[in-house]
Amino acid sequence: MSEPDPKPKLSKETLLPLLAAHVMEHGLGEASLRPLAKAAGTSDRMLIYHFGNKEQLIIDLLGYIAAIYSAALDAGMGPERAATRQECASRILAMSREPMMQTFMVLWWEIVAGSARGLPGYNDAAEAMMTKQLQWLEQQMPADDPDPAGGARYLMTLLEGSLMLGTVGHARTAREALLASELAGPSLGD
Amino acid sequence: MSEPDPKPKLSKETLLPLLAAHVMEHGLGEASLRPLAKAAGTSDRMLIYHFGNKEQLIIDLLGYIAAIYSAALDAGMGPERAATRQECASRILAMSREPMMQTFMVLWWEIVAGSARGLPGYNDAAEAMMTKQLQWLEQQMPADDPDPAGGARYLMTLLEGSLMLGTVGHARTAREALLASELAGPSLGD
DNA sequence: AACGCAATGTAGCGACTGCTACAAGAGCGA
DNA sequence: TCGCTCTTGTAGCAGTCGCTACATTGCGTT
Repeated sequence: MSEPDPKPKLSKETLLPLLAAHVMEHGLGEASLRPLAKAAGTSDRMLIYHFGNKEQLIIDLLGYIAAIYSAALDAGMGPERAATRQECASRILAMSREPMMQTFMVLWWEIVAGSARGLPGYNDAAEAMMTKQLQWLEQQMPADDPDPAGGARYLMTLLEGSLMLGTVGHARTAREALLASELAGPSLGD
Repeated sequence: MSEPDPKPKLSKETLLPLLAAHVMEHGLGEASLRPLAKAAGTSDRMLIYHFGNKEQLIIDLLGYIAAIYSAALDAGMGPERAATRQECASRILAMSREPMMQTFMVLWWEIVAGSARGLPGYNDAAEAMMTKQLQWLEQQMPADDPDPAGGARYLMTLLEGSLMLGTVGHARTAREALLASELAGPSLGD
């Protein structure tokens, strides 16, 4: 924990990472200007100055979060495809168990909720992240898979259902569902 | 739209339905005492009086919402079981397309988000609703199904993933995933 | 040096937040 | 009738919200 950068030339680009870090930890619902500003080492006054208003700030922030999510998927992409659909499922489940992804999942459901409510920016971000995840999954599918695109869609749907059930206290339900789908071996954690 | 009941003996029991109606329409995130009170025909003063504080009000409200969700599932239960897993999936998808369920889904994702964040009451409500839905699904499974419990878990996981993708703008992804799972016929809407 | 403009600090506005102090009415038992 | 408790209304408090008016700083251009 060092001092928050003395004078790093305030701008959207320098602010967004700090804002995103705060939102990852504290959530979008309780994100008000003054705490956000404090986390970024500025004042609410400057956030409004750089983003225009809070709505635009949230929109930009969601776009940024979608971008870093995409980059994280790219970084986490194994050099070679999975050998089987099971292995493919295992890979993404392994990723989702990492602490950073756990933190992200908490934020993710807020984005889904905002998207369902029609809040500006939320749906764009959610759709972009799901599109990216779908592409990622498709590239991870076995080379000899008869239908990589369809398999990726099926896999993603099942996994997203699993993740939701997991966060809601039905991890056992989700785990057994994956076992029944024959997409996961018996080595699944929760 | 008639006058909001002149003097209907204020109590938790009479308040909760009115509060729930307001929350169904406007969401949980923006639910503050004064608008809630207005929707129930009272004052914030009385909400605090009857529920103690806002946190307890939300907890009670979530419990009430879980109860009416459960009752709605019971009411929507066909008299006989489905003939096939496909039909079982079709039934629940048909239910989820009804306007009331659409409204409910928007609220549902807020509950999931709150549960992920650890807000008091949210996880209990979400878990209860998923448990109920699982029971409902299991009772709807074909009588000759080799594994009704496992099938219900699998079906629910896949359907919840579908619903999430649908609200996020990936209805096509979800639809094609269901087709690939051979759990749904070609007559699926979105 | 003088100007001009972008960036920033200070202070505050009006609206809203959850919640509370205080008092008054209503019904009820003694 | 007297008190007592339950319920309700009125008013307001301290805090936070998004946002803005105004002044100041600093730096590049002329």
